[in-house]
Amino acid sequence: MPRPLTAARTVEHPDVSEVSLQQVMEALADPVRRAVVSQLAGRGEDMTCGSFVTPVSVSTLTHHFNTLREAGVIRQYYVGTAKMNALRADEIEGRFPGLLSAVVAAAGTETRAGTT
Amino acid sequence: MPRPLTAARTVEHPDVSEVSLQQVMEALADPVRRAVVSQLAGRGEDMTCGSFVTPVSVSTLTHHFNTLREAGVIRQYYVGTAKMNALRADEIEGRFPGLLSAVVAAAGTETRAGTT
DNA sequence: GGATTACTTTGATCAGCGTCGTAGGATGGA
DNA sequence: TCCATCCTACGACGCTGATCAAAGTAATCC
Repeated sequence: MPRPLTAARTVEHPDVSEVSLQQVMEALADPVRRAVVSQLAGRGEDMTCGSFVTPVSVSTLTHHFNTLREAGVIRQYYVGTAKMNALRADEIEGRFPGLLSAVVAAAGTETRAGTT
Repeated sequence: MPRPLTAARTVEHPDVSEVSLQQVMEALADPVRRAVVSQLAGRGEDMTCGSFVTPVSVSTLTHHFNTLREAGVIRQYYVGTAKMNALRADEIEGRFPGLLSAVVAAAGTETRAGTT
């Protein structure tokens, strides 16, 4: 029965109104997490956990995704065996105007690597 | 000879072009340092090290000032026995547009305490 | 059902950072 | 000269957080 086509496991997310500036700043202060955010912003579409380019192990990356999710920066959902990641750009923008975009922009000017 | 009216001890400062986003983010990720920056921004004028309101000891505060200075966020100079602190707002703004102002604004919306 | 893919959890390690108290150096005033 | 004020330097300490490997769970595919 192909009823539950997808979506079995669910993921908890905070409301942006519940996240503190401290959480967001801490989340964005880590270079790996900033790389994740940058790639998400640069790509412009949701990405699976496995499709990010980072210098750390998979288990470490899971930890970073958790941190970003708990800080309200990303939204995660399952699609089959894969876990997708979406930037909560608009929501964070509403909570802390200009913050996320400034960080993404700043990261872009420093990296200047191909967002191929 | 009232020549050296002030200025005996000097302080080293990085050029903003030398500071990394990582440094700035780390500097602004600490709540005490953010409080320092907020008070500096809110006051609108340079402040002595001793005039900040924080929950930490003086020696700890010195450490935070060093971190902020090395990140290019503040500029320090001596005036007599006092050490003044100035926000390098414009310079940081040029290096990472919108970042510092967004953080200061965000901190303001959260604190909402009197910057009396 | 069994193998495969995809991510998580656990447990451990290890470095770094924030914190403090105390002692020290520098300036300014009496 | 002596003292008071300001800030810094020096250990020391505890804790958090980033990291990994290995084992575990969950969905998919053949």
